[in-house]
Amino acid sequence: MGDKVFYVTTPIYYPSDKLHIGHALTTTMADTLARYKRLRGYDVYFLTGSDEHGQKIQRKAREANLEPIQYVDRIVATFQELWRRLNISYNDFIRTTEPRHARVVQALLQKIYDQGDIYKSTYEGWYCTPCETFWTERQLVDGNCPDCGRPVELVKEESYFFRMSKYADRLLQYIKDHPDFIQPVTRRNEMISFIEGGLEDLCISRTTFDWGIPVPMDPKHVIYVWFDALTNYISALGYGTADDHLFRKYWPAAVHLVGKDIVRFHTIIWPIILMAAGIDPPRQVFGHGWLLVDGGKMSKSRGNVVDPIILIDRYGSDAIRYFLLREMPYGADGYYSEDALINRYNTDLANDFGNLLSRTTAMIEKFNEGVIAPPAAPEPLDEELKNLAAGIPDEVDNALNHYEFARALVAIWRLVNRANKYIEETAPWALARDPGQKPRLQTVLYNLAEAVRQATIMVGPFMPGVPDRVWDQLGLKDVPAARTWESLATWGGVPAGTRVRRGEALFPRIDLKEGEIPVAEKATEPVKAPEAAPAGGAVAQSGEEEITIEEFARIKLRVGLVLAAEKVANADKLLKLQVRVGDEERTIVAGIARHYQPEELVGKRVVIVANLKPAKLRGIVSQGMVLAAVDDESLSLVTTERAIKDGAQVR
RNA sequence: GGCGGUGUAGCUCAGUUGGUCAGAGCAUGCGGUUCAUACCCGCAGUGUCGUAGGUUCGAAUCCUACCACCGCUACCA
Repeated sequence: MGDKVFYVTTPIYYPSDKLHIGHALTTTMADTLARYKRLRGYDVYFLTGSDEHGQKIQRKAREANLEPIQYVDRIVATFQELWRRLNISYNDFIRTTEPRHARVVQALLQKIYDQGDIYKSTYEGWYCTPCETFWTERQLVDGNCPDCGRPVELVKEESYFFRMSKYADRLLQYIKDHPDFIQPVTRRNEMISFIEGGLEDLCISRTTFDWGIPVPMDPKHVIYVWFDALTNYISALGYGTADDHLFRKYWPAAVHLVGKDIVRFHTIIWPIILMAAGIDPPRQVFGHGWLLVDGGKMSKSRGNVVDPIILIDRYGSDAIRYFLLREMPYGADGYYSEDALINRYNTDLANDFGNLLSRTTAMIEKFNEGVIAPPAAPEPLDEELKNLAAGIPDEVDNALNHYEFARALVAIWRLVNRANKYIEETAPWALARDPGQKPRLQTVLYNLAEAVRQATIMVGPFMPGVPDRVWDQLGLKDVPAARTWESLATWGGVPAGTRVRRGEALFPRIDLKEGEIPVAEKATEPVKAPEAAPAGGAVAQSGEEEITIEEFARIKLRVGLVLAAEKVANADKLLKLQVRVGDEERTIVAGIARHYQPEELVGKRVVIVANLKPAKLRGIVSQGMVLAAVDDESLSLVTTERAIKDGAQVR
């Protein structure tokens, strides 16, 4: 294991719109890790990028009257601008439209195809173009995309499939053998149970659009999203090319940082692609929670998108980074609000940290002509401060190695707060009145400068704009030895005789004046419930919503005669029925196997919903639904009280 | 339906193997201080630790049931 290399990635973002603060979260986490590891002497490679193919981009470009590449060029430029503003220190920015990426994707696919793990078949599914996602019948909400609520299209086409199922057992074993592979553990457990439920082969090509990388052996197909996108993590390293030194040096990745919504793709699809290609999987995948706004996930359709550029303009990138990293609980969702941001800013950054620097430099200037004098023999209070400081670096290290950014910051702030308290306890202004206390005064001032120095070093990876401003004021700009992580090991990194120069406030307090509460791009229209609230949303006495007779009439109920019934293979609860409804015969799948034997059903008249949209259950298309009364433990089919011809309406 | 998680002060959350575990930060109130960015320091609270049982000498911490919310997932048509 190359212990001193560290390869960290963010997902590659989709350039159909501007990025929001949620994207900034992942990238800021990755940047903080990258900076931290560099500080610790690691050879770090930090990759981010953009995932630029797909039907949605193609459409958006057409709407904008642009070629797709022109369209994404523009948006990707805004990505890069955001990362510049956020001080993101990536080593490379991969774009899936680059030839260097396409080559690798095609070669990888060809290789897997040649060994027989990719085959041609047909795909059918409901597709939401804006979300670039396929849904099963069941997942749809009122026939619309469950994510964005927009209509979906039924897509059926010839496609290439990746034989993922073949590798399910191996992957499961790998996950079980590597408990740290998926973090946090709750995601790991979810993935295990997902795999144990059986993996289906993955559709990896499309013919309905052409904005993508062509399938090498069948160019009328274009490689579909995940195979294309995930491969960025190795295409950026030149995998399989003449110059693959980066790949050999940095792969496997130390960690892929992702949002919890795409953990599955990174821990199932991606490792299997790699397995099939004979490449090691990444060492770790960490899925962080979402930054929720107004209690919900941020999304354009909800109208609660927060634009990070506006926030950076207003508060500075360090403050935004601090908020993101401090406010997210480990592995869980965090909440964004501008109030919370300002509160965090004022209390932690302005009052605690910024003010500590300010009072420290002010006192050194006022009480000691701006010079940091060497300390005299320490007193118990000094030892207390030192001892506390001595334990912080390890805590920070440990927290960061587990992606516990908030915990790391809390640890650093213990030092900041202890230093503020130290000032009260030692009361330098009192010492200054007594010339005989000069050595003591100088010692106290020295210790303060040292505490600020140490905190600043540790804070650097989180807020990269801070150290230089502090070094400037503390007079350590030209003392590199006083700025290393290693220097934290000993108390006394500030050279005696250093001259401070008090400057502007690091984080000026934000005073909220009445009516001046700034709000980032907010929901202009409330999140509307798109259901056509019938009849004013009247509610019947039973507490159930009332509908009109016209609405009820839309449901066609008919009598059906059961001709045959059999159990569905691999299903405990399902029976497959052949039902005659007038002059047509239908196949209906019913979840009644626990309550009825197939034989006893034949000849029964049942009531079915005749105009229900067909759905596929366990591979069988069910053309309708059999009505049954149910309570907690029993189930009874609804039948007709007298014999009546099948096909008869029920109303 | 299955599996998993969460439910602790007004808010956001810590609480290892059951016995100073009833806590932190923010917000609130009072006091102190003046070097500092109306800051900082100290003190003070308020809590049926979701509900109801159980195990135990003793449970926020273990067990059972239930309620609420959340995540993943499915054979509920």
